Order: sequence, then C-alpha cells, then structure tokens
Amino acid sequence: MRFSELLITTLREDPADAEVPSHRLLARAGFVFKTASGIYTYSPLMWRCLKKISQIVREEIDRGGGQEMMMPILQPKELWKSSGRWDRYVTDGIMFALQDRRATDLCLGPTHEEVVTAFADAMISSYKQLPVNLYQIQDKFRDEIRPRFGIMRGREFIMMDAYSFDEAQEGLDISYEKMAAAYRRIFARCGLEFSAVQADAGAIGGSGSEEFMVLADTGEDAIITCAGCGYAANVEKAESAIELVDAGEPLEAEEHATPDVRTVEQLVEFFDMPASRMAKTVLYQAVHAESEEFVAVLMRGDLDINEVKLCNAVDCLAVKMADEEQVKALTSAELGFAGPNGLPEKVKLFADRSLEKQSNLLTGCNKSGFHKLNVNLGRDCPDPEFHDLRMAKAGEACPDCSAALTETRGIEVGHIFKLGTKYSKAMEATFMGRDGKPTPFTMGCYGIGVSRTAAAAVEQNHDARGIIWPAPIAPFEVVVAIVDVKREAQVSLAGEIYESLLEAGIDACLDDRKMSPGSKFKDLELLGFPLQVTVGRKADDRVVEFIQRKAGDKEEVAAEDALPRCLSFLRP
RNA sequence: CGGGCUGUAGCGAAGCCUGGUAACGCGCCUGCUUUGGGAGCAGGAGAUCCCCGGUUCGAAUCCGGGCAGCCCGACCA
Repeated sequence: MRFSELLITTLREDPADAEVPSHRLLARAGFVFKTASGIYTYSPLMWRCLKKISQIVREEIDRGGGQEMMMPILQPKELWKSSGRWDRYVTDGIMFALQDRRATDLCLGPTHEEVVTAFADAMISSYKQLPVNLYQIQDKFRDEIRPRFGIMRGREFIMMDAYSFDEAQEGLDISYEKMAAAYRRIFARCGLEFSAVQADAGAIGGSGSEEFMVLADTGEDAIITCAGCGYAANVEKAESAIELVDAGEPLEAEEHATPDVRTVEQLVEFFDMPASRMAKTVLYQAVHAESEEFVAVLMRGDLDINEVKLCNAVDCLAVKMADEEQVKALTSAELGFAGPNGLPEKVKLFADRSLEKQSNLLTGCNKSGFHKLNVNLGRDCPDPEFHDLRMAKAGEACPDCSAALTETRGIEVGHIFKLGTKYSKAMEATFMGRDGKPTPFTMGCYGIGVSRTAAAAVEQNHDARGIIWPAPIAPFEVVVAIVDVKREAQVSLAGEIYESLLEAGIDACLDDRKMSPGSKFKDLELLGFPLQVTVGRKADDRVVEFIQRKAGDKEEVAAEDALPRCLSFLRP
C-alpha cells in the first residue's frame, strides 16, 4: 500500500476530550473518529489492526474447537423474556431497546446467550452431536452508563463471543480449559503482557470465571496478585489471609456515652482502642428481582466491605448503601451509631469472617450518642450469617501460600465463564441424553473485546512520540519511508525494497507522501509502525536506515540488508 | 442518576466578567522557494459563535429553558 493512496489524517495536537494515552493517541493518529459518545468510526489503518486481532482470535478459537458463525444484532424481546433477562437488562438500562413499526419490542444485542441457546436447541437434538463450540466476531451494543476512554468502553464495540455446549459438567470443564488455553495463546500472539485472574461471574452468572487482563496503569480493574505462588484475582473476587484478633473471654457489655463520635477514626481516639477491636455496622439495600430488603453488614473496623462479595452472599441483583434517611429510620439514631443489636427484625444480619471468633467488640447500639463495649455476636445480638465480605488489600497474605499480596491494575480484554445450565434450563433448551431423557445443555461462554484489545495494546505500548504497535497487530509491519519524493534515486530504491518485502510475505507499506522530512518522521513515529526503512540522502550509495520503533535504534545498512533485517526481527 | 466542567472554522483555542457583529496557532487551497526532525515568503478559502426563547437600538457576550460532550463515582468485553 502506498500512503499517497491511503487516507491518513493525523493531528498535530491532542484532541481536547481525550484523557488516557490510548484514546489520545488513537484519536491523534487518526485511527478512530468519534461519531457520537461511545460510538466510533475506525479508519482504514485501524481496521487493518482490528482485522489482524480478529484473525489471531479466529485462528486460535478454531484451534480450540470453535466453529465460526454469525448471529443477528437485532433480537426480539420474547427471546430475552424466555431467559428472564429482558426486565433486568431494560430496567438497568444496559440494553438498547427499540420497537419496529408494528410496535414489537426488539433490542440491539448486548450479548448473545439467548440467540445461541435457541439456535443450539433447534439444531442439536442428540448427545451424539456434542460437544459444540460456536462463536462469532461482531458488533455488540451496550448503553453504557458512562462511555469512556475512547474505544476502551464504547456503546458499540467489536467482540468475539463463543459459547460451548456440553452434555454435563465434565465436558464443560474440558471445553472451558480449551478456551482458557486459546485465550492465553491469543493474547500472547498479540504481543501483550497479560494475566489471567479469578473473577466474579457478575450478571452473566455461572460458577467458574476468569478474566484476562492486559496490565496497564490506567486499567479500570484492580488486580490482587501473589508473586509467591501466582495467585491472581480481580479485587472483586480476591481473598486474603489476615491476622485475627484475640480479645479474650467474653466480658459484660457496657454502654458508653459517645457524643458526636461517629467514625471509626473518632472511636479509635475516644476509646484509645485499635480499629481492629471494633465492628462497624453498615446498612445496605439489597435489590432482588421482585423485591427489596435491607441488610446490615458487620465488618471489622480496620477492614473494608467488598460489595460484590456482599451481593453474592445476599444472593441479590445489586446492593447499595442505605442513604441517611433510611439509616435513621432503621436504627432510630443519627448517622454513625448503627449497631447489630436492636435493629428491626426484618433486617438480616451479615458479618465478615474476620469477626467470626472475635469477642468483646466495640459497636454502635442504634442510639444517638452511644456505643457499646464488649459486644459478643450471638449473645448481644442475633447470630449473623458469616461470609467472606472483605476487600482484599495489598500487603495482606496470599490465601494460598501466605506470601504478601500486591495490587496492580489491568484492562479486562477477555472473560470466560462456566455458565452451567442457567440459560438452557430457563429457555428449556435440551438434547436427548444417553438415558433417553431430554437434558439441558451445560454451557460456557467466552468473550474477547476485540476493539478494546487494540486500545489496551496502545495503552501498554506507547511513548512520548506516539504508538508502538506490537508487530502482530500493527496496521503494517514495516514502513518504507521516502525522505524526498522528488529524488528519483530515493523513489526507485524505496520501491525496490518495498517490493522485496512484499515478495517475502512481509506486510509492508510505502510512505511516498510529499512532505518535509521532519514532519514525515514525526508522523510515522505517531502512527507506530514497528519497523521503518528510511530511504534518504544516501540512496545513491544504496545505503538506507533501519529503525526499530520501540528501541529507537537507528542504523545505516546496505539496501540489500533491509529485507533480512526485517525478517530477522519479524520472523525470528 | 448524583457531583464537577465544557460547547466559538476540520483540530487546538482567545474573546464572555465590563453587549457594538469574532483574534491567534495548526491543518487546508494557490504560487515561488525549501528538503534529515512537525520549513519560509506571499496570497486565499473556511464560523447558523450548540439549539430555542427573552432583555436590548444592538447578544458569542446578559437572563430562562433545552440539547450535546468531557471528567469523578455505581455497569461491563
């Protein structure tokens, strides 16, 4: 491809609305153009990157036993009713819902479990046809609460979604492992530094779940990792070991006047007692499909509540902290004096495991201006239900090997789930089992954000001058740059090298644009091709420059050496 | 949806407080010169100043109401 025939438009300055490096650089280099909030147009160069990522995904999912197909974007409400997800997705506002001219409800597919499950139900009638793994690479639509960071979190985005169908759990375990392995190959081939972490299954549901994270400081997710044994989990899921507090034999509870002492910090000072001896009581509103309830959560004073864990423990759709009015109504006290004793009976009591054996706690007592010493759970208040509800933190001990945990940040580019029979049962999607009985499919689902992967690659690979594409997903592997297109020697030598690269199977391009050398060099650095062969003033002597974008090395080589140098870099 | 902020040419951006019909830089077009780190000179095109209403002789500017976008929090690939 000759650049004189390619639409490339770069910006001298950063667009005002771009914040993170990937968004800034992709917009400035003209790879993406915002059509509306969270909706982007991909330029010809960007599309080349996306096609390369897709192709890597395709090849590796195929190797893992996947079969590519294509599902509809436009989906009927009744399908989503059949899985029970319509109401939740519509009331949560995740889904773009619309009506056709006959007022039939439809949506733009945010994901395709329903479509594929209905398809499998129709097409698969016997266990003899299993296992099957179906996938597609397609646009997805989600009405994100807050689109952000350019194509990192868009409302329309490209996603690979695969769905496995097995007879039973054992088969699913195998299908899942195949996908996990394929995912590792995919991100490794894309040239990304990534980590597979344990994850919460969230709205999609199911048992096992791992996320694939591209490590980057600007990542939206926090990851807890252990250098000792390799344990890695999303903070939403992460566990850790902490030291329990021994507060001795249970003593008699005492109520103390604590005027205006409301926070843990204030209590530490007032009682001269470590926060770990206290239990804070936080009231939450738990949202269920058809109802809502209040729950109280007891957490040791020096630790934080993990709301994802809480949501799972309560087994509800969402939790939100009660507001001031609700707290006052439930505790009949001002904010800051909530306690486990004397709450309305309907308020279910949950507690973190850190408090399971701990005696003599300092808590609120639902009375303005008072706290209680030596509270013992079960004795001074109803027995709470104990769960791990705690946010793991860096510095705490690994749950597996007790080395110290560290926290890093990552961009979620892939997520795999063991769904089990959640959708097949809801939708009555069955096959004839070996025992002659209709059996629901045991399913897994596997997603990769293709467009997000491109953004993550930039996030992880850039410098002050611009993008540094990993070679496997770069729009071109090599750019042959002509410094002065008016000099015949340069044009012909560059053409010669360009042709030789193409013949060798290298994805090369020729920058034959008429522009001053300085701006051409700057422009190419911004665009981020991994290799550059510059044909300039020494063209007459058949000497060119070989430049590695990442290392910044610039080296004069004989024209004949350009091809072998490119080959040894790209195909070692 | 809550909190902070912004909307002026393709991009960046001044002017707004203190009303008088819109500056500058980049980019674009023409010509000449220039050609190894975002070139120089000369000429030129390009703006319903987000929209609607109000105040006023007069509104980018003041007032009211919309809409759109960005950033911080809850959703997710």
